[in-house]
Amino acid sequence: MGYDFKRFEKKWQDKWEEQGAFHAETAGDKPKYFAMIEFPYPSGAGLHVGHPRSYTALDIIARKRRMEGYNVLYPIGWDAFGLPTENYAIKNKIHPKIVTEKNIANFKRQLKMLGFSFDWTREVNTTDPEYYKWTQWIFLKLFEHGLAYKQEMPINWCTGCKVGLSNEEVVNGVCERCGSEVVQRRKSQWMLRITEYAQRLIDDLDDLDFIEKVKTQQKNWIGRSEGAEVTFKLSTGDDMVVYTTRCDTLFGATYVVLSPEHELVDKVWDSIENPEEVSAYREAASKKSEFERTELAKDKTGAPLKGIYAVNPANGEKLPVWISDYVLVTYGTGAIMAVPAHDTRDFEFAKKFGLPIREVVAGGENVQEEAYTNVADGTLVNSGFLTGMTVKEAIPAMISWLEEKGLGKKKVNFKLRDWVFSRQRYWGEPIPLVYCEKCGWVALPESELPLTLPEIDTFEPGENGESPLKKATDWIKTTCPHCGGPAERETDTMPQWAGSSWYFLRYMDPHNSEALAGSEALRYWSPVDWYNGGMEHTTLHLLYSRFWHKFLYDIGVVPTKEPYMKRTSHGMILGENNEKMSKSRGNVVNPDDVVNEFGADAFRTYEMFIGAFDQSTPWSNQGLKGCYKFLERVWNLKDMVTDENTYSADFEKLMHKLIKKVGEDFERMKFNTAIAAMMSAINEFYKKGSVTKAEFITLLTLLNPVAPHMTEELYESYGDGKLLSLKKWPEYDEEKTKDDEIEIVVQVNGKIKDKLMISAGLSQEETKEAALASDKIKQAVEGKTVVKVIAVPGKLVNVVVK
RNA sequence: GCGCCUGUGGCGGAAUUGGCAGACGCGCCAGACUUAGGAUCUGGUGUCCCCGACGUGAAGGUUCAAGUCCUUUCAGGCGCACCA
Repeated sequence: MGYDFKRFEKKWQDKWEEQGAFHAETAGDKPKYFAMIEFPYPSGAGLHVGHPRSYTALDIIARKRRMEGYNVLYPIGWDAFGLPTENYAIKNKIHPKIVTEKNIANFKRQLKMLGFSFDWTREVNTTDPEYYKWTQWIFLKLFEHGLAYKQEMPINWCTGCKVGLSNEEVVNGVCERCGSEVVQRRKSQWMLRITEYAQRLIDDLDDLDFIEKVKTQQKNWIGRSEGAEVTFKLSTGDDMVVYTTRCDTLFGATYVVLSPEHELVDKVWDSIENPEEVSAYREAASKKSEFERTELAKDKTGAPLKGIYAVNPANGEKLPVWISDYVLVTYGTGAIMAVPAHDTRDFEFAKKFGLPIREVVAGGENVQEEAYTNVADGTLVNSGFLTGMTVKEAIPAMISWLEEKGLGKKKVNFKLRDWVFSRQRYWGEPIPLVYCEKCGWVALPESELPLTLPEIDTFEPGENGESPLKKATDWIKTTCPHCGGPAERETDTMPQWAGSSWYFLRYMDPHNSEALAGSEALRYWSPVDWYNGGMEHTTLHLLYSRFWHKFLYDIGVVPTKEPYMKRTSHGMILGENNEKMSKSRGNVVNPDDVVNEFGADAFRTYEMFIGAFDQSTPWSNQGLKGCYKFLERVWNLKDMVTDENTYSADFEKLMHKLIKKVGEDFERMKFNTAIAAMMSAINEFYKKGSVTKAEFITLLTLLNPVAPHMTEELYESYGDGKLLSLKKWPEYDEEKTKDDEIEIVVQVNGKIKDKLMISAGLSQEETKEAALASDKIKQAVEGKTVVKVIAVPGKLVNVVVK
């Protein structure tokens, strides 16, 4: 019978399900292994071919671990709150719950048809009240510990989604999701103090097996910098504190700058001689959108505060005071000392407004022409007691001088801002707090969780961006859990990142009604051993969930300080034209069509063979066919199988090498070369025209994690009625992977002149002798002087002649 | 602007520590089988002035030996982007 995948793919999916083959028990003698992929957002578009790239990769790891005797947890769930569903619901006047259910059903069908070894009994859904009860519970714990606070502050307002965004969601001044312009608005928002964890989020990366790229991106995002705060006395008598990482250049400060929003400007207002000008500048700066601020970054603007000067604490010099929006109110102290000779931004500003430029670090060209910013070498000049020191010596010297005089201190700053946690949207977790005139913000008691979403008719946000929940007036009115008086519920909901910040914990014990997960399950399964997901989540989901997990660790809920031990990332699958797949480009490949035509196994095999796992690569229907053909060749091998239950003399070494290669390559996520090795092996089998039963079964076992259905089907006729998926992973004998005779290359002056078969054990000397005895080499060397002979045993000999 | 990554046949891509460049697959060419082939099997396939030489974006360098290490440079991608 031919390779008719439609006959058996569903059959095996059903068998695995019936036998509970992939159910993970929180018990037993086996070591545990928790493999996890980022759970999908069930969009209306259905599964993208990019999803299975990640899922197949970890399915291979999960299946291999099972065969190696681990108790494996490989779960799946739905990150189902969020804007696309809500927007679809608004447009089509359907409840987002219905839309979500429909989308999940479709995703589930598609994932099941691909034969992943997920434990479907542990499926979670972030929009299920039994799930978000615990999302709310965690929020209440954060609130209780002072890590959630409400603040009126300028937020990133997406004009398209009509919703506040976190800094992480604003990309190039526009909304990450819809691409609409983002403007600044003042709004009262719930905030989470992720900044409190900034240092730990950096430090604890050291012990984790994350790919370097992820570590650096997280570190850069958190943006730690070491510097000093220095106090400048203003002529008004006020203190102006600036933050600098280059306090060594203090003698080169020629002016100081406040951000336009800085409160000190208001404080000294009466002393300003040009209030109209200053006022106009502040007005203009506040109107700039995030987009304008980034796009127009190069052109410096500003206004002087006439009538006011600042005193340089190092030399008593009187310096002009300016305001400019190149100084950010949100970073450091919102005020800087400007050293145009050694900072490019200050240089540009000084040039534009004709402010003096004074060199204090020698080593550059002309600082009147270009700022010299090199920290590595350079000696201080014109700098009082620092003169003659290197930059590296001068920084600590200046800090101790400032600290001694009480004029400044060492200071560490982070770029990371607190997390804007409020969304003025319907399809999210309600924030379980009420506002009481008497008691302020009060937490709901745990017994009232989950606080479910009220049923309302329309889900649009109000024109001014108020939450759709504002319409649920009956729901809003409640009593204060504290004093019993009248109170109102919070109408903002949580961002999509809330539910995904802890879902790995719920997988450990998904049906627990007493806790987010039982402590026994948490102890047993924590942490996630291997987590694969996209690079786009490095500064959002990955950072947020590490923060929540650390908090839960601090309050004794979880047993480990980090959630994920190992993090890898897959590259994107592009369209055949090498562009990102999108409906508008018309280059989308639908997994349903692929499976229908070539089957799940061919789809999985191709996605693993397509290229280096961590690199993006274009889809190719021809390549897919090639993998289908490979599976067909494996299938047709069944007619060449002999009864022998041992490896044949011809293939014994090949089999041991193959087991080693495939196993090692899977671990390194080099799936493409593992599959290539199996292709080579079957090419050999075909050449010989026969294969023993033992050889065939080993091949099927190695291939099973990649193409589980067809290998089960083929194994059925040789097996003992048990599933191949639960068999033992084959072992190899290191000795038997070594060849007795090996080919070495003989070069003369680096050019290959001959290839020799010699026995593997030869020493360096013996290898040399064998090489020099070759006729071809004798010929090539004739009439020349042998200067040197280099021999690498087992590899090559290079004869150097003159 | 800063940081990181990638450049290898017609194409996707191989090449632990510097040690046979182009594994494996696609495509292409030829042969076998066939009424037929967009099926299957077998063989071939980097380039050229083809018993030899040249070849890993470009130019230098280190080395007996460089896709791999160093310097400069070009192209593409990703991240951050006035963070003092």
